[in-house]
Amino acid sequence: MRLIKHGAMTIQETLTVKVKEAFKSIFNAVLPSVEFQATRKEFEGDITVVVFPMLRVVKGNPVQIGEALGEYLVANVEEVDAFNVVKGFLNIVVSEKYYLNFFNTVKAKTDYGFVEPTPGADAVMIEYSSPNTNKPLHLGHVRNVLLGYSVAEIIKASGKKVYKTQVINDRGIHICKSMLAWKKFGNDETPISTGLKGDKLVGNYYVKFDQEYKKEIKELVAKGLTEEAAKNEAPLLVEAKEMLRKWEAGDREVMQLWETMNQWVYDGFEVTYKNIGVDFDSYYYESNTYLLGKDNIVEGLEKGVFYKKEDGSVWCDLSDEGLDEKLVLRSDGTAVYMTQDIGTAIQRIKDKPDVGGMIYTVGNEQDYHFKVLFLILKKLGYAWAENLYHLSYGMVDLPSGKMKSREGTVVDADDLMEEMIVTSKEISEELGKLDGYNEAQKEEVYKTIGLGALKYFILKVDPKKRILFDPAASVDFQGNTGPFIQYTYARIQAILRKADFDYSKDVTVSLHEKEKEVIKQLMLFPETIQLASVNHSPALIANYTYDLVKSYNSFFQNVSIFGADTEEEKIFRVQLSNLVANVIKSAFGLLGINVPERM
RNA sequence: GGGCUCUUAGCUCAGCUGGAUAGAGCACCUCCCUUCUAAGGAGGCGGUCGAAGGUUCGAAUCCUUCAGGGCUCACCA
Repeated sequence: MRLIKHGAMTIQETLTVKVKEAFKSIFNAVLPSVEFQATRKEFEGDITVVVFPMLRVVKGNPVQIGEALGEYLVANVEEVDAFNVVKGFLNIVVSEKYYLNFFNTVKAKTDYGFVEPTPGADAVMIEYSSPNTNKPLHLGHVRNVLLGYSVAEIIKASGKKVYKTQVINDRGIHICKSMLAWKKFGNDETPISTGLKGDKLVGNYYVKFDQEYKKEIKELVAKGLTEEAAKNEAPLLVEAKEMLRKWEAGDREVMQLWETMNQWVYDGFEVTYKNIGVDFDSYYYESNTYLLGKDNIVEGLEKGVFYKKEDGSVWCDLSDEGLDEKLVLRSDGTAVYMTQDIGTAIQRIKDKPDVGGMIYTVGNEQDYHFKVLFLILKKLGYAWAENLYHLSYGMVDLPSGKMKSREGTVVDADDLMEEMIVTSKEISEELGKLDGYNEAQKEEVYKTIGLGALKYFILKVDPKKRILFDPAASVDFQGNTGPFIQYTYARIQAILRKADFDYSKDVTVSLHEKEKEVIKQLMLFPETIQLASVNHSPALIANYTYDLVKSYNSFFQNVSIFGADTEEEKIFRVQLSNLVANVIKSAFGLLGINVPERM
């Protein structure tokens, strides 16, 4: 159960000390720990002490023990007003003053819940996106990028310095395929001549290559070759391989084409990233890093971490860890994927010496790879290797099954965002609440809502679970969704616009049940950030925000803010609304979601 | 076959260190817009938490076995 917690000394911590003290004085026994949970709604009280575990220390009737502890707490703890015992649960009623004190200390903070970075503390490097430069970004990248960006923001909010980076897969046979297809069939098309986004243009030629390649295979098979042989001998593939060799040899013409086409792709990606709202502090290009790691292999050999087989290949034996042996260098001395990742990790620490840990946002199909990579880095003896985390996430599946780029069953990131924006526009226009806005302002709101829906939809789900994404049914705008939460924010803004009086002063009011619920929920925000940070889970933030909004709406719908009984109450309700809005804004900021002033 | 992982209401998902009668939204049914934005609120319907054992005062949660889905076990990246 989540607990009420804020500031230096929380009610929970206070109670822990006092319950132990009570235990000592009543039973003359030492209680090692106290278990808490939030009191269930159907019982009176705010926080509950579970008596059962105490039976291990002192034998007796849990109800009687609870009663005795309760009486002690009411008599000796200022914040405890009353108590009741149900079975083995000691429900404690916390004083209103405690809630009001809390509220008054945080109500004006716009950075409530955020922790200032500690100077000199280790930074975290987080890698996400990491696309290939032969095709546009798709739905899978969207999940990756949203997760990576959000986790970076969450860690930042929890008090650590963060570097956002990505590895760009800019070399290899797949790139050569696009290049070759463009060269052969492209008629010198450019993004400017076609009006296409650069990544789209290049992606089209990747598809084109595959089509032509398949044609060639068919012809060869018709001539009597086996399927296998045809795949290997098709002229296009042979030529693509030749192109890769030329690239590796630094052939000027090939390099020039490569640079040109990659630049088109980068320009296209930038547009997409900007629309999604994510950014990076640094970029690693595989064309620069693919030769890294070989030195580290030599070093590992000397340390005895690796061993060489007769054919010259180098391996790491992980059988002690319950895994197989893993190749780290080919017999011809060339690097494999693992070699490169070892080298890149080490390089990053050289580039940013204050980094004490790294997070890799990569799909769960690479779980094994990262397990092995982290183990090897530990074996090599790097201190930071203890703080590596694979932010592994499940696939995004479509109702039709898996996305396959070559079969054209991918959901394009740009198209998807556009669709979401169009949908939000339709709904918005129907509701007609943006009448005072000009076209540009309206478009901005549609974008905020459409992207909010998409981002929230993806981020509210536990990263490690697969997501079934139905583009036809699209994403909801009602219930546990981004727009629902944005809507609450927008409504509060309407209240704040109307509240043209000074509502900054502290007031003393008697809390209504619903208001207390909202305050309790607000108290959980700092803890939720910390929890989300250690669990690398934006879903915790998303679901927290939803709970907050639910409890606020329940309050909001049942009371009139400006029609409150007293002036003090009116002020308090505006203050409460204001803080809720601030927390929504902060929380959504951690998810990379904007909030609209109106919608 | 080995390893990892997932399975909670018709659908999409919460459920944090084991705790009280397992929670939301969508869908379906009832109500609530002359009051600060109804993209909202109040309520109803709906679950033997994949199955079976075990540990425990107490299990959706921990352990074992099994079933079903996914991923992975390349001198590919």
